[in-house]
Formats: sequence, structure tokens, C-alpha cells
Amino acid sequence: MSKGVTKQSDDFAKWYTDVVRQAKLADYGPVKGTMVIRPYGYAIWENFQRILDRMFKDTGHVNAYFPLFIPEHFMHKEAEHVEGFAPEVAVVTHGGGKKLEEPLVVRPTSETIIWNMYKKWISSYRDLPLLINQWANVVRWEMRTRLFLRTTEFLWQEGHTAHATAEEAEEETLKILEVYRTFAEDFMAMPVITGQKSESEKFAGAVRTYSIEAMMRDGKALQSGTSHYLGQNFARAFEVTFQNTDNQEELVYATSWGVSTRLVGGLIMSHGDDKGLILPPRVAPYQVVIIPIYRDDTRALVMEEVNNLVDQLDKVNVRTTVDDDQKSSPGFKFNEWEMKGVPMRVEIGPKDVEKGQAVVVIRHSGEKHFIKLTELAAFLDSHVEIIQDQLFQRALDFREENTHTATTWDEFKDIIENKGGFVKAFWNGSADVEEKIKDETKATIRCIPFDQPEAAGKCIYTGEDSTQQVIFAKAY
RNA sequence: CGGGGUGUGGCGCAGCCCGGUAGCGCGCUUCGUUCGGGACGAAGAGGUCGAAGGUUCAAAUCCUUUCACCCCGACCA
Repeated sequence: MSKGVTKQSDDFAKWYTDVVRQAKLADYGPVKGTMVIRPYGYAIWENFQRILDRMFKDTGHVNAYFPLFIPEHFMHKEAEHVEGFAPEVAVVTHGGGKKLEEPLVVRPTSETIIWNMYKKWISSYRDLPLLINQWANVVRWEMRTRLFLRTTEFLWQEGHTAHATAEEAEEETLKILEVYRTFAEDFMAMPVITGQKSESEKFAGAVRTYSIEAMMRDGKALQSGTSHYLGQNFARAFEVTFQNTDNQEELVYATSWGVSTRLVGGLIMSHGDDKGLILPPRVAPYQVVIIPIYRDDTRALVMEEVNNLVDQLDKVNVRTTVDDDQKSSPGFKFNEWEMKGVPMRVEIGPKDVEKGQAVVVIRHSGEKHFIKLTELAAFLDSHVEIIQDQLFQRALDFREENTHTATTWDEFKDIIENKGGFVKAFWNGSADVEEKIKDETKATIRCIPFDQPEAAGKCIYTGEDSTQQVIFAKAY
């Protein structure tokens, strides 16, 4: 493996792939479009899972697990749903050496099988709300794939809830969107824009789709999580009704929502630089890496301080690893752990021990601090949050710098072509116009943000009066 | 599916035009010296040249067929 990675400015896509592979996050699987998530990458995903799972439980949800295989005819019950997913489902036609009576669809998402079950479980308003989440793999046969961002099989969580009223379901949809926003911003240090998807970008089978949209360091948008208000579409398709307090039968109201391993890709592209990954401390597998520097005669001396520091960091729950591999030099280790994005590096050598200090290097800023050993643990502990905040602020500043407002079509095209990033512009709400803009510029409507300007404006394409300002961008 | 490209030790590649003993760098193994920004030396291990067929005394190299993967476009978390 060669030293370093392709520079972001040379080829961002190549940089991304280089980092994923050199930081040992993931590797290509033998089947086209599949990905092996390696231990270091999986550790990040496990951190995501741990944090999100807690948030879901704190908002009243429970976990369950539904089967991978779905009878093919289930997919046909909801018209929009089948139309949306038909081209990308994998179908199993044989089992046990025989052709199956009915082919089985490998789930691209679980609405159908879940609502098939909910029909059995829901009969009264007393059974509602039903708030279930599952952690699972799903398969979507994509034409073009990229590690983490779009793979044939991916890991995600999908929440599926059933409610007695439309208001309550809508409230749930937005509550989860807020969970996603909090997770992205407070843990991944990835600022996001919350809003509603346009009709053409919404989930197949949803009434409304909301999303969080993040800006990557190349200015492109990444849809990072979606929350759908499904209305009664799936309840109608699967005949899921309940008796309300007036003893009347009613269709239930539904939501579904998910985030996937794509978030790992978002994390990489939100913070990384030409030296590799930069991980926010709250989700980093290791927050501190200690690199002891010694020769045989100074080993005991150095390791005593190292072990002492590990104990102290352990007490304050700072995730730490020590790289005392004898085979590689300190210089090699510096580069390797920078590639892996560990937020803080501590160097302790004989000279340091003599002076009663250690060297701390902050990954994202490159700052070098000489800290007294007696103050070291406290310094590192406090910098977990300091670094977390700095990374969020840096990402936010980057997004603001790369977000422009366009009021004329020429201006719009110029920004998309020459500057990139997000473009705020008014839109008349027409799918036709949305399509034309996409054809002419490759920019799509990422979302209709909740955050709207006071004044109305004119549609960027037609010049008609418009009250909705939307975010356009090229997207992953 | 359209356009482009690549298949040769684990990884990255050269060799192919012009057929003649399969090579280089990195990695790996062992030993020794090193160790504060990608250490060095010595000795080793490791390849049915993507697959099938053909031409030839002889094929990684020429011909035919085929498969796979990657990149760019049309679909998508």
C-alpha cells in the first residue's frame, strides 16, 4: 500500500475510496456492490447503534426482528411501493434444490412484512401506538455502488410505528426527524438541514417524507436519514384496522424511518482531510492513542508513565489505545493513526518523562501541546468535548460558506456549475420544473427546509410567485 | 444497458506491438541493528499470467470466444 491518499482537491471520490480502504474501514466483497465492513469501520457503526438505540428507547420504542424473506405478492399490495422498489429487489426463486411455489423477495425495506404482522397484532385503540424498531440488513440492487454510501446490501435501522390518529403519526415522524438531527449534529458533529422531500424524491408509499441533509466537503449533499409519514397507505393495503373508543373500525396511521451505514460515509466526508479520517470524539472507536517512544533501556521508564495514564483515562471513560508495536517506528504510527482519524495522540518518550510532560497532538488542527503528566488526563478528558464542538463548528462554517442564494436562473446555473454547494432558491412546486432543472444542471431539490424566509419570492425557473424556498444541490 | 478501462505472487504494476528460462516495488517470514514524523541490512517464502478454445517446435505475448471487476452516464438510503 502506498503512502498517503489522493488529495481531496485532486479527486474527491478517489480520496474517499482511498481513505476507506487505507483506514481499514471496509473492503470490497466478492459480489459486485457488496462491502465487507472491517473491525475499525464496524466499531464506528457500533457506536452509532449504541447511541441511536438509546435515543429510540428513550422515546418509547422497542426492538424486534422481522424476516429477511418476503413473499413476493406482499410487495404488490401497495401500488406506489411496488413501483418504487420493483427495479431494485433481489428475488430468490429456488430453495432446497427446488423451484419455489412463490418467489421470495429479499427485503429492500420491511414495510410490507411488518404491516402483514401488524394486522394480526392490532385490533383495538388499546394496542396503539405500536412503536417498533429493528436493526437489520436490507438489499437493493443498485446500478452503481460506493463503499458505505450505496452498497447492494447495507445495515440500517428501520422504525415502523402504528397510531390511532394522523396527528399522532405526524408527530412521531417529526419526533424521529429531531432524533436524527440531534444524533447527526451532537454526535457526528455533522450539521444537517431538516425539511420535507419533494413529491418526486419522497419514499415510495409515503404521504410525506422528511429528511436530514448534510453537506460533504466537496459541496455535494448527502441525504443522511429519512422519516416518513405513511398515512393510511400501508394500513389500507394490508387491512390493518382498529376499533376506536366510539366502537368504530378505522384504518391505523403509520410512520417509518431509517438511517443506515451510509452515515459512516457521511462522517468520513464531513470531516476528513488529506491525511485521512478525522473522527469526532463522541463516535470515535478510540479518542486517544498513546504512542510510547523508547529503546530497550528506557522502555520500563516510559511504559510506567503510559500505564499510569491509561489507568487515569480509564477512570474518566476516555477511550484509549496504546500502540506499543515493536515492529513499526513512531513516525509510521503517527501517520497510521492520523489516517484512522483518532482525535488525540499522546507521545511519551524518555525526554518527556525526564521533564515530567508528554506531547499531545490534536488530529484535526495539528496543534501540538506539551502537557505536564500530572495534568495530562484532565487535559485529554476536557478536550473530548472541545474537539467535538470545534469539529461541528468547522463543518457548520464550511456549509455556510458554501451555501448561496440564487434569484435568477443564470445566477443559479453559475453557482451550480462553478461554485457547487447548496443553492437556496424559490420553486413553484411543480414536478415538471424540478425535472427540467435536474436535466439542465444535475442539481436536485434536496429538501424544502422547515426554516423559511419571511418574504415570498419568484420561482427560479419560471419566475412565478412562490412561497417556498428550497435547497438545490448535486447529491450523492 | 451505452461509452471507456483493467485482469500477471497478498497489494500496486512492468513485460504484450516485435512469441523463446515470469520480473519490479510494497507487503510477508527469519535474524540483527534501529526507534521523537512513513528505519536499515542480510537471508527467504510466494505466481495453473481471469477462463476456454485455436495458431505455433514454442503463447503472459498472436487469433476467437467468454467471465469478472473498475471508472463515466441513465436509477437510488
